[in-house]
Amino acid sequence: MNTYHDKAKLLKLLAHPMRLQILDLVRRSEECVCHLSAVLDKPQPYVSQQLAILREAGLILDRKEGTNVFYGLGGKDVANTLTAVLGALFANPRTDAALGHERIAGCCCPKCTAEA
Amino acid sequence: MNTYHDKAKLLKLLAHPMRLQILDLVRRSEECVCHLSAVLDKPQPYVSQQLAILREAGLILDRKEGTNVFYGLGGKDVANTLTAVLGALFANPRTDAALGHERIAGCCCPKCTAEA
DNA sequence: TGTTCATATGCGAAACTTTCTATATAGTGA
DNA sequence: TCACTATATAGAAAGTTTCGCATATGAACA
Repeated sequence: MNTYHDKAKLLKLLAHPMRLQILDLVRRSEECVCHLSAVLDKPQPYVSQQLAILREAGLILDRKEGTNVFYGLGGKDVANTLTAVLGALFANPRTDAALGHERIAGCCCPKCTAEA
Repeated sequence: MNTYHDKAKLLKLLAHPMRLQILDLVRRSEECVCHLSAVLDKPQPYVSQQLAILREAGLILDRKEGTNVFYGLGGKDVANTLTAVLGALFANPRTDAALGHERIAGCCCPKCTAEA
């Protein structure tokens, strides 16, 4: 359904700085929990909790790989919604944040510790 | 500034069924408080409160005309943001709600009582 | 000036959200 | 099997939002 109620519900999920940044990160490239925790500078349980909220709403998907769990966008429609919302919000295209995974010093996640 | 924090703040204003519907109504045509109260089927003080929230954020503008106050969108950028957000949300173009002012039986606002 | 009508404001209780800390689970390798 | 690491969940305190009701303001007009 396309009621205002449903749409407000979806917007509510996006109306949170950390969740917004998480979505903006995972739409660039799949990231594991410990990497997001390092980038956002927030305790891991906190990040897992926000991820659970987004996951239960279908906005992101989890993929287990060994002990790591990588999160990526939930689908094309989610990507489109995000483009519309973030695009409309970040009016000036952001040149500061490179597209794709950014290595974080001190992050022990597979992508950050992989050899160049 | 274009921080996630600021953007979440804006999204929070939109993440509310009544506010969303109010914005969708006033972007079609300027409406007075009593009309919105009738359309939304909510008490006038409640509607005024939501309007105050949107007004203080600059999303809508008020224009006094006698004892009535008409509300309209705050500007081009607000209209664009709304188009992006509502457009992205209401994927199927809504043919049910006509563009422009809709007369409400029992509403005593100038637009509803005007002669055809 | 007093009344009426349209709108705004103030305040408070309930419901919800945020975010912390502690703890649980589950995969991996010794 | 045990310990270790990555992630998930639970529960609770603090903060915020929602929405109802009572009341205030302010324009218009008799």
